[in-house]
Amino acid sequence: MTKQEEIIGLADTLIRRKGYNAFSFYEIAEEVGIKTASVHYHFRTKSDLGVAVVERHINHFHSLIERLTGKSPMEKLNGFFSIYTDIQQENNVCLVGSMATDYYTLDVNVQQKLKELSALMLDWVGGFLEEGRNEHIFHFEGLSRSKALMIISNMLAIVQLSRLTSASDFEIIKTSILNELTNEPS
Amino acid sequence: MTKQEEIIGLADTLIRRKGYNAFSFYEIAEEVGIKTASVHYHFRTKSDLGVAVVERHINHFHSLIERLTGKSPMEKLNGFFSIYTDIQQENNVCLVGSMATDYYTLDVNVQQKLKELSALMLDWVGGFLEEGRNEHIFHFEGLSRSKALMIISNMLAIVQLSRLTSASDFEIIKTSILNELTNEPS
DNA sequence: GTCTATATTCCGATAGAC
DNA sequence: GTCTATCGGAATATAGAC
Repeated sequence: MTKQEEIIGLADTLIRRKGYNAFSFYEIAEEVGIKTASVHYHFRTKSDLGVAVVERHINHFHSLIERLTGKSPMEKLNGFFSIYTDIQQENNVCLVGSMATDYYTLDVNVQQKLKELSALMLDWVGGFLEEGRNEHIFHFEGLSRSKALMIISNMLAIVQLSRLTSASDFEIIKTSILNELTNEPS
Repeated sequence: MTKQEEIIGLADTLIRRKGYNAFSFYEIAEEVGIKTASVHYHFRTKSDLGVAVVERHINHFHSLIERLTGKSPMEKLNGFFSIYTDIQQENNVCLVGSMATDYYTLDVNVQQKLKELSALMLDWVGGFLEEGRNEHIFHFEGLSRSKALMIISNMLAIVQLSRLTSASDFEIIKTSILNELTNEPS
């Protein structure tokens, strides 16, 4: 792992733990074992680092999509769930949710990348939901994009909300989504 | 309206627009037409102001609950929706969502109040969902608290997510929730 | 690539006069 | 209640030596 990648990874975690405006170059520098000026060598501005963090998520998402291509809709759903299970176990929140909250304080380049990421998520989730419905594995009414919005919203929010209620609420949401999606209309 | 209330209202809007760590006493002072030192007279610390903002939401919520006591579950649901419709029209996010993101940077007093607010919301929404199910107006499986978690999650997240996608996605979510809740299992 | 040193700006907070 | 003045600290960012 290059030092650039290490910095991006640390920034990513900090943004999802404390929020974009609460993390500093100093925290990253300490963890990496260099000085803040050296962090600026790798990323000239905080916005540049922010863009890199979002791009990292876009790349990871593309990898996940590729890895699950050809798999069943249920496997894709579980792959999607696993993203948020990891987040929840660290008691962090989702990057999109964290940055959406700080949206109007972000540089336009970061805003743009963030829109790319959310569109990518929505397309992929909507896609495998539609697949699943065609194969009679999933059952839901309306547009697959609308159902994707519902499920993504549930995941995005529960990692935030469960900080205030209970970690176990995450499992409750996951199970509810799965039940509603797979229960045949009797 | 007292000056205290004005300051609380401005802080509230700023937290939901830019996030807790991105708003400053200076912005509030400018808007009120006083100096930052004077803001500190009304609220000794930023945490004190944060607590007051959350308490304001708790009070508003109690008012809403009281105003809708005795009304139908559908009217209560619409009352709940109206909170988020107002938020969405300002392109802001929900206080709980905003502060949950910044949770680990908050003073413990703010954290505590925030937990109160989320518990209050969950209890009330779960309550009228259960009412509606008993009256055969709403249809859903499982615990009413779980369904409340689902619906609150949808609302909390869509005001964040729609900043990145489209404002119209808010209506899509609202309609989807209503359809799922009122459609009889055929 | 990393360092020291520094420039700038901003923020929360307090003291004390009015 | 509000002001001026100020403290102390933290943050982003840059210049220039090594």
